[in-house]
Amino acid sequence: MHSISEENYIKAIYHLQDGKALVSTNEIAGRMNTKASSVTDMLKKLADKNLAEYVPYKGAKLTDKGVQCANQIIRKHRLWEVFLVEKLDFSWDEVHDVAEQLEHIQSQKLIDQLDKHLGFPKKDPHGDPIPDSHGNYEKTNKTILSKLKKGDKGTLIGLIDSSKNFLKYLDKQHMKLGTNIEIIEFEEFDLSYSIKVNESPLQISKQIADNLYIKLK
Amino acid sequence: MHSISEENYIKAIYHLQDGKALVSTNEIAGRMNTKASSVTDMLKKLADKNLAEYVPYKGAKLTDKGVQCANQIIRKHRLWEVFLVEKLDFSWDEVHDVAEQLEHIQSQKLIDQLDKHLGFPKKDPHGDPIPDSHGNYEKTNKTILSKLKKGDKGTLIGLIDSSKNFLKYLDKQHMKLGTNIEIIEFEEFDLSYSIKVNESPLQISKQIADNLYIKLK
DNA sequence: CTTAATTTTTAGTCTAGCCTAAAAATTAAT
DNA sequence: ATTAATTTTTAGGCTAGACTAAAAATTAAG
Ligand SMILES: [Mn+2]
Ligand SMILES: [Mn+2]
Ligand SMILES: [Mn+2]
Ligand SMILES: [Mn+2]
Repeated sequence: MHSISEENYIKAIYHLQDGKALVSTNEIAGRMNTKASSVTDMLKKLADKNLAEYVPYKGAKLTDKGVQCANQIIRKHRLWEVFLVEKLDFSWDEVHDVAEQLEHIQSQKLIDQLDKHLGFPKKDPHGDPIPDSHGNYEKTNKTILSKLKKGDKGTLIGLIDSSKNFLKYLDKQHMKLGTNIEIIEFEEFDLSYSIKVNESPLQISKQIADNLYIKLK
Repeated sequence: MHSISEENYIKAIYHLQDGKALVSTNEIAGRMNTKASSVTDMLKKLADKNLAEYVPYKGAKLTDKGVQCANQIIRKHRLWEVFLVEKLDFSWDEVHDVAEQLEHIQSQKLIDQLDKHLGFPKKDPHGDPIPDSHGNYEKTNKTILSKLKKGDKGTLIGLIDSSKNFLKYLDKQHMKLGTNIEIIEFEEFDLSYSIKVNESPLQISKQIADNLYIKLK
């Protein structure tokens, strides 16, 4: 159907276009580690295939067909991540690169059966929602930790940054999805937080607080 | 490491070079549905990478490194086939095309863990042996059915042709791996056989008999 | 409003992998 | 041993997807 390269561009545009009307050429190039000229070429191709709307010098956005396609790729990526963690004992910081390959395998039956085999999971190992075969997914109420106030309590339910280093940091601090979090103190000076992670105290910087999604109790 | 295309050529040469000193350009082209000129190009590339030995106008064979590589691809192919059948309820005639894609996924941990998850299977769904991570595999004693004589008894243990149509034929005749087979009669005229498949009688043509491996009791 | 900085596109190259058509080498047949 | 048929290689082209460098458009600054 679509080449691996096309799929990767679709995915990139999908993730960058968050509310935004158009995603710029440079943004795409930045995320994909390619040059702007390569992006221009591909945007024309995606527009030809009716996967993206491309406005020269302004940027691009996915068409409905493009969004649909993105959702299926993301569905596959996240289902494979669940598989790797649940069935093959990968840790959550090891799955992404392999899922980047597996998400391009073409077989409807494969992904349907994988979904069933995993018990139709709704979230991937990083707390991100898994679209169903129609592209629909559950939106959970969640707040970025750095928006919380002293005394707020909740559970860790998702991450903004899912990089290997951040995931390893969370492991080290015994934070995982579902962990109870309580805001003890906020430090105006450096915007850091004193929190409780399952009853034990921890200091976290603004950068950490900006990347944790909390579901309030 | 190696491109998908290179891997496919390596696999083709491996399967064609069975005892033969050299595999010809045309044989490879035939198996891969490409043209001879494309094969020549690739043979030079494989020779440069020390994966094949290439003798112009004569043909090619894999080097030890090439054989090692082929074994790993075949290992992955067959493990994925087992996964699809055992865990995702694919039938044995549905797995090959998906495995052709999955065999190119690059991750040592993935394949090690998959192997473990499947309980270190020794055979794939078509009775073919699964190489271990060193490229070693069990060679089973087996005889082509068309070599058997009246009265011989055994079990179906493998197939030469594993095409979808042949597999569906076997399903229809209730033959699967492990099925008991007995030679009742051999017809000189058309080289056909009367056999018993788990006690029930069946007529099979020479073409069928030439593609079934039997392990004698 | 004009100039400067930035972004984006165009033009031209490159490589991998494929192809066709022609040339060369090998093998088979007189 | 020639000649004919077959196989294989070479030569040249094509496409996808990347790149660099230059040109053009947009945006920001003065
Ligand atoms: Mn991921
Ligand atoms: Mn994820
Ligand atoms: Mn197969
Ligand atoms: Mn098989």
